[in-house]
Amino acid sequence: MSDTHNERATLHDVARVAGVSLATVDRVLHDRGGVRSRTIERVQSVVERLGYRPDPAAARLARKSVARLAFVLPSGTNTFVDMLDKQVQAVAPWLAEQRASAVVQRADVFSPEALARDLAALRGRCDAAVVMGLDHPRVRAAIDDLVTHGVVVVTLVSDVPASRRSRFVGIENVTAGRTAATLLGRFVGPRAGSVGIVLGSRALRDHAERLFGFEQVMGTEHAHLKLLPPIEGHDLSQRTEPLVTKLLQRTPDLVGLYSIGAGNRGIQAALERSGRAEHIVWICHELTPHARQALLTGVADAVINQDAGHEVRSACRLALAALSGERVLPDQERIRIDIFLRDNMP
Amino acid sequence: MSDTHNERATLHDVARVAGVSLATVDRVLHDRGGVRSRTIERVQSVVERLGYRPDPAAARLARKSVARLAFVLPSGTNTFVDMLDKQVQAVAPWLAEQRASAVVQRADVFSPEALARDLAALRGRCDAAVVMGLDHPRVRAAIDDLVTHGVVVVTLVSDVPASRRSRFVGIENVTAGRTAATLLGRFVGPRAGSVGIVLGSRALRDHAERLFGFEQVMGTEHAHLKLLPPIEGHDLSQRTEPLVTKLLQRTPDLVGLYSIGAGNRGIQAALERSGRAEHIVWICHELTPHARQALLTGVADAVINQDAGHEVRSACRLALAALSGERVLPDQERIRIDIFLRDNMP
DNA sequence: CTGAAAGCGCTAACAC
DNA sequence: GTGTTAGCGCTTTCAG
Repeated sequence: MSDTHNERATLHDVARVAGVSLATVDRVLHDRGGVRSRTIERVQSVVERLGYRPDPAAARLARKSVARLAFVLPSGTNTFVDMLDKQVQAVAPWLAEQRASAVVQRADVFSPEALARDLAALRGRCDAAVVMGLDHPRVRAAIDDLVTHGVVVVTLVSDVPASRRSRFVGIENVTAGRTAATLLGRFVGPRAGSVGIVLGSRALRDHAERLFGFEQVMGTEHAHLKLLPPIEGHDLSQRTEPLVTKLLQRTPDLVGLYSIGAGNRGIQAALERSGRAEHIVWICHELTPHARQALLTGVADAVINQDAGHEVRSACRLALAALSGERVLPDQERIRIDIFLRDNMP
Repeated sequence: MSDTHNERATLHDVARVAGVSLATVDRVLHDRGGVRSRTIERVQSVVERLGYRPDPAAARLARKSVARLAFVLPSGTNTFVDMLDKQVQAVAPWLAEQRASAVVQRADVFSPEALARDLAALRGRCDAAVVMGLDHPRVRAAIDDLVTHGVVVVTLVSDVPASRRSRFVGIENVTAGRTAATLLGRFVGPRAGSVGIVLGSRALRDHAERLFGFEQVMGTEHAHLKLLPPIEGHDLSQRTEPLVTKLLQRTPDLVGLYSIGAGNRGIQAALERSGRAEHIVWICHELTPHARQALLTGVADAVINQDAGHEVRSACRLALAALSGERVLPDQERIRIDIFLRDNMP
């Protein structure tokens, strides 16, 4: 007989082989402390040798407490954020089965101070925090502080890579920007002209990264198109609409428009009112009901999307896995850069 | 107090309220028979009233037997099929945790008789079958026969809609064809010319559906392009390569090529040898390593994909859910029509 | 510091 | 036909 058994090793096996009790193995596994370091080593070596993996079903069943997840999402009127919010409500029954619960909190994401304060307030009130926020030293510090106090932090949509968050759930935004550029360039075709860019704020990491990827590909692959300086619309339709209207007026040769962030209703209105929507390739992000409409009417030519449902489920799975040491299937957690045309909308 | 409790109802609760034992409730829930019909009704009404849902974790833990899944995939040298095969191996550890196991069987999918025979042989040898096969009366009958004998059947990639299969896991292929047409039409742009089509066989439902969707959009939206009669390459590179080479020779104005099925290595080779790859927009399906390469070198312009990993996991989840009555999240099981350009490959 | 024992909610054998 | 009971593999008191 070899050391690799056909049957999975159980806690009992580990305890027996290590010559200790179930409770001690459990203490070591969840480092709850109160175990001699020699014992710890012995148990760990047995765990290793037996290739022990806890059975998640059994763990869930036995667990008394529920894991508390807190989602921190931007306040305001962003439709995509509302979709995320709804998806959190939608996973509630599933979470309950996993002995977990989730609440959503809205925070002023454009203000590092406010966000940092809200994050600090989470300490002790949740076991894991899923945060969509801006990449700023204050925010990074707040995240690190949470992690120090044992809270699992997962960043969502927009990463804070320098922080000690355990995971990021979202798309690769540089790649998304490159994808937008390729689509826009190919859709415009051989025509010459200018291309406009609208973003929420350069302080948002996802926006900055998309811009970077977009400019990269436009510069090298579609150099005959002239990139106009980006416009900042703060993700608000009331601000993007007049800005884009002015852009249209002063740029008669506009052939393409890339909208990096939110505020797409304003852009759509401006494009439609100008009567030039047909001749301008417009690419935006996130398949909200409005974007869907714009795609159907032909005002938008492509929408690059990240699946809100997938992101929320993934964030939950990763947070719970980090809390309980469960296995994750990395493949399943990769968020895709979805491209939607009029034809392949779900 | 109302009937809706905060706490989930358990089997115990149902048994107590219905005034029967655990075993009886279990019998009713899994209709194992041997229960008076009056008792059955009473139990069922209590289940309803209490909103009882079995706890999947507890069920999995208690279950002695393992559910046996059998995947039936096409034999031959199709790379995408190999990817599915690998994904089945990859979920094995997860399946083991769910008290389930999976085996892969290869069958001659182009022969209804052979496929039907292989399906019949599955009876009694598995609890659920995941089948990728062609839509043919013989195959349909074989599936129905399995279902009659208590086997859960899930179709994969190519559906057999008239059968009694419990679910289909795959993309909407008409929509996929439409998507291909939109991409091809927009990438070709204002140029005039002919568009070629290569498929495996019209007898494969997914191929027929893609063709339908493609022709639909090409005819209405890109009518200036001339659609050539489709070529059948039986999903084999040895056959597609000479066919496409001939197509290229006799069609000097070829501006686009849509390859609906497999055999893409042959098409790629033909395109490259012709020296006209740059001027022909080529769109194909499934992001295999070769397709990826073709996209990188620019020979392919877009790849429409269905995620093999997602499909396999989804098929497993649906089969297990059908066997155990667990809840499914429909959202999570929707297979997306992925569009890959050079820039957004995973 | 360590161990024993009581469940979690279900399945499945076995009794009546 | 129906009930009783012993686990599944873990977590979590509560005793030492």
